[in-house]
Amino acid sequence: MSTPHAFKRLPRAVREQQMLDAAVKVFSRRGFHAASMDEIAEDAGISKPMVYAYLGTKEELFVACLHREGTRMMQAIAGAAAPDLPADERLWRGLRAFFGFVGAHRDGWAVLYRQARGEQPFAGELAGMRARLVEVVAGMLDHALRAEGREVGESDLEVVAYALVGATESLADWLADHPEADPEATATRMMNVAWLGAAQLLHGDTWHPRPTPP
Amino acid sequence: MSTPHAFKRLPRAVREQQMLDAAVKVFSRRGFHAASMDEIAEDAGISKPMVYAYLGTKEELFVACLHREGTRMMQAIAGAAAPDLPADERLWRGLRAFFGFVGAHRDGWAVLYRQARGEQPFAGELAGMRARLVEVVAGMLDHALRAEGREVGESDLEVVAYALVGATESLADWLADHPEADPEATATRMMNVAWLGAAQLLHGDTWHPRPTPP
DNA sequence: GCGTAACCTTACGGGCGAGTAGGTATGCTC
DNA sequence: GAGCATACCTACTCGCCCGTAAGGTTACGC
Repeated sequence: MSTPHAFKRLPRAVREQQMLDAAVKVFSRRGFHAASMDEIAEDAGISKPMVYAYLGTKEELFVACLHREGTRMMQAIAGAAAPDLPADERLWRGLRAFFGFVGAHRDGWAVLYRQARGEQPFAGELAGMRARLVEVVAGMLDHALRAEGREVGESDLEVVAYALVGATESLADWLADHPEADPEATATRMMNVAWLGAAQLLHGDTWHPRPTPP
Repeated sequence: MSTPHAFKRLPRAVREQQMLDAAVKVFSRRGFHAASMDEIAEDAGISKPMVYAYLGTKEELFVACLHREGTRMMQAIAGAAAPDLPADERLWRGLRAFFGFVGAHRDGWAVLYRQARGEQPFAGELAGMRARLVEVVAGMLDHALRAEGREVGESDLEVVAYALVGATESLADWLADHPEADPEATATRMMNVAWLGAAQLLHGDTWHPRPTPP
């Protein structure tokens, strides 16, 4: 025959990464259910049974994607925001790393943020990662607060941290859909909103509703 | 026969609402693909062909859910935030209405926010609603800015508005998972973050990164 | 050179669920 | 109380796609 197989044989570790790359790409575009294992295999340049042999069922494959992308993201953030820096600097570096990651791994982000959300088995997995992130942010706020001699209820802190994380994720999502946008600039904007808002809170300023007649 | 049919015959308009109720409930728990038309029909106390007769295919049914819940939400917000109020009061009433809606329609919110996000045909639909909301918030910010004699680039404004909407949605999502939480209190917290942060921005304060050696 | 193990394929089973065909009951109108 | 439209059902078809069985091919040790 002329061309028995144009494809080279590759070691397992390499193939696995190729498969995960393809899976992330397809899952991000189609979502978990609409994605077909055939399409993922084809996109990886391999046939379907190999995917099952290496990464297991569709669900396990999705979880593997979730883990890889989640770990990458967490490491990018943790590596940038050293714990011994002042609070604003720490926040800033964390944000920059985060937006940098999203800008560079747009479909990885889409899998994490858009696809894993609604589907029952994965939502919990994701919520865990999210919770760790919120915890870290809340810890930063708490640290800054104590340094100023103030103290805030734990649940209050958590909710504010939640809002900040949500705002950040939302901007990240916007970034993922706007390839022309600059991650660095987006991070700066987020930092403005977050830090100025937080600074006010740190000083004890509070907005409260004026009583209105129904 | 003893009990030929325990179910009453009902006019179309009523059944349609029951079906939509059931659909929202099932879609919110399972997601679009994992939800089965049989389950929706059963939950609505009706048989499958009726759903097809009244609301069309699965996709059309989902869009109908999206429209009903989206319209309800938008109306709740628009009805509360009259345009002739001062900016902070307007924002406050809008937020209160929004969190009230989410608290009262938790699974409607889940369909909008968690399920419609990733699936290709619906993401656009949702993005439109979102964009309208961002537009309104950006308009409010702009209005307040001009009143203080300041002016900000349109894209800057939009991004800040995006962050605020994202933070709000994120807190709403938190609320949807915490039945014990109080919508009103959550709205107040969000208002604190948003308004204090915004007030700083209005006064022209800006955070900017200090140059750091790599 | 020859076995063995890892890599890789084509080709199929089987289930689940979207959508439909065709028929039955109920109420409303005159 | 006949006619007709609308509400409603049981029971099916059919395609898609997950997951696998069984076999072919390349590298590598000895």
